[in-house]
Amino acid sequence: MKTSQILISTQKEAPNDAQIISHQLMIRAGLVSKLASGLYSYLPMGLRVLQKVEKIIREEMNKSGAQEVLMPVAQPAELWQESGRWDEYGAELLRFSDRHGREFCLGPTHEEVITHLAAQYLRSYKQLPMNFYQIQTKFRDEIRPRFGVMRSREFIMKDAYSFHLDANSMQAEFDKMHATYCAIFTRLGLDYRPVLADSGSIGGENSIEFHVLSESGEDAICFSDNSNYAANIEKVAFSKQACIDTPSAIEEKVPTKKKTSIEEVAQFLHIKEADCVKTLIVKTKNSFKALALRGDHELNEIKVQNLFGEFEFASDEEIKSLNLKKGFIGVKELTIDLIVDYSASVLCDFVCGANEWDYHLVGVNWNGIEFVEADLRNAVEGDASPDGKGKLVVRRGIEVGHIFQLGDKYTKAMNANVIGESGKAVTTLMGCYGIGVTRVIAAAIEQNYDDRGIIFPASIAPFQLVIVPINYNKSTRVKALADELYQQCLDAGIEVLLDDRKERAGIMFAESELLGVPHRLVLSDTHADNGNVEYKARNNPEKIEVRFDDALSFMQSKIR
RNA sequence: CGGGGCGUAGCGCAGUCUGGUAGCGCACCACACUGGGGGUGUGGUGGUCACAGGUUCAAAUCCUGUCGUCCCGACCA
Repeated sequence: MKTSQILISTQKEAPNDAQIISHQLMIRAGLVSKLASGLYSYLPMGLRVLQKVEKIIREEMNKSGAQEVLMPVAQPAELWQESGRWDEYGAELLRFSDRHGREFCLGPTHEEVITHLAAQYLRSYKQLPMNFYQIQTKFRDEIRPRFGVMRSREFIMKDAYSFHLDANSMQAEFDKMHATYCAIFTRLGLDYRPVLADSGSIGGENSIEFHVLSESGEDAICFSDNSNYAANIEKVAFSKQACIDTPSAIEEKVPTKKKTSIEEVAQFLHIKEADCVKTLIVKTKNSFKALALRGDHELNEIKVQNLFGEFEFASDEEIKSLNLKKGFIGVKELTIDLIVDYSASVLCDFVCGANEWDYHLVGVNWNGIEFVEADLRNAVEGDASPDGKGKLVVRRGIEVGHIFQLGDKYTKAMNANVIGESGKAVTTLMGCYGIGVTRVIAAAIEQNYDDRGIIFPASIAPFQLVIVPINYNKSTRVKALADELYQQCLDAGIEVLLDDRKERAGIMFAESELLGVPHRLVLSDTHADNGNVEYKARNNPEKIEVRFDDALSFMQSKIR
């Protein structure tokens, strides 16, 4: 293609609302255009990238034996009522009525529709297992869309759903999808990790997320430095530890005027935050609970939720009504249940609030205090790996894929049965497997850029090669060479972009680099004289001269 | 939904405090020069100052309300 035939709309400055690199670069390179909060148009250059990602996913899914289908975006409320999610899903589900007053929603996911299809068309165990997938637009009315296409309201997802007669078959497909996802993300050129995950509200036991490693990721993920263990931070489970130290101090009340945070108290008393215990008050469905953590640890809200169900932090007024002094709450003489994190319950001679304004207790020990122990905290760098091998390293990740074993959650509710070998109806089991297609693009950019712009992995770049002729419109010799080379590349099936505009060299260089085209050939009058062309790779500052006659085979060797 | 910020040309911003002709840079158009790293010059195009009320002789500027948008927290591919 020639640049004069495709919309190229680059900007030097990114809009103010683009906060992260991928968003800024996607706007600056003219890949996407914002229509409204969380809604983006894909411009021609961006669509090329999107279609390349889709192609790779489609090829690997097909290779795995999955079958492509396409389901509607608009879905009738009855299906969601049948599964129970019409009431459960909340405001993220965009609902609307048609002209007859019938209720619908825009599909945020498609378990209901596919299960309905399975109930209709899967009749016999002999048909199983089967895996259906689609690449399609989803709509989730996110509370806070952000980061461009990373968290948008309308986005494209590859979602797959498999149906099975038994758990072994479901597990086998899960493993197959695991391998397929690895193949996909490898082909996409991403540095990714599969990690253990909490399956959240979707349900099921076994769940693995695929994360692209990036500082801008919204999730924290933990790895062992000495084994294959990897998990989302919210999933890292700790068990009860053995006590190492023995109590030796005598408890004492010390004045800590206005030192309300752990950091201030630790500094003031010249002790480590890890030698303090902080006490948080939460409100569960029908009672208040005090949660005690080591000073340097953070509460894991998912773990709390798994213990007590929905909860929220107590308000200042509620804390006051419990006769507690915010900033100076301790673990002694509490009138509500006390739950102590495993790593706090093994502390000796620690510091905590005195339940009295401007006082803390030092040299506190647990004997005589009534409490239960639980796993309440997030992992931190340096924790022992739960598999017993090595220590945990914490990194940021962008979730680009997630695979689940749903079991019979939907198939039971929606009566997706087959006739089994025995002649009786059997509820099928279900797996589900998602990839955020549009998010993959943003993630790829987060991982591959420099101060000049995007450095696309070759597999998803909008073009493989750009030919930059200098003085194309003035030098007939340059034009002839450039046109010849361009035609050779086209004939050889290379996705080549010829910059035929009447622009200065600097602009052509800057734009192709911003766009992240992996390979570049430059032609000038000098080259017309010496029979060479100049080659440069986007990810390497080195420029090399190649014989014009060898240019095509040289490029073929680079691109294959 | 709670807390905070911002809405002036396609993008980045000044002007708002202290009311008095709507401005700058980039981009875009024309011409000339230039021609291997977003070049230079001259001349242009483009704005109901988010919207609606109010105060005033006069409102981008002051007041009230609404909407949009972004950031920080709880959900997710």
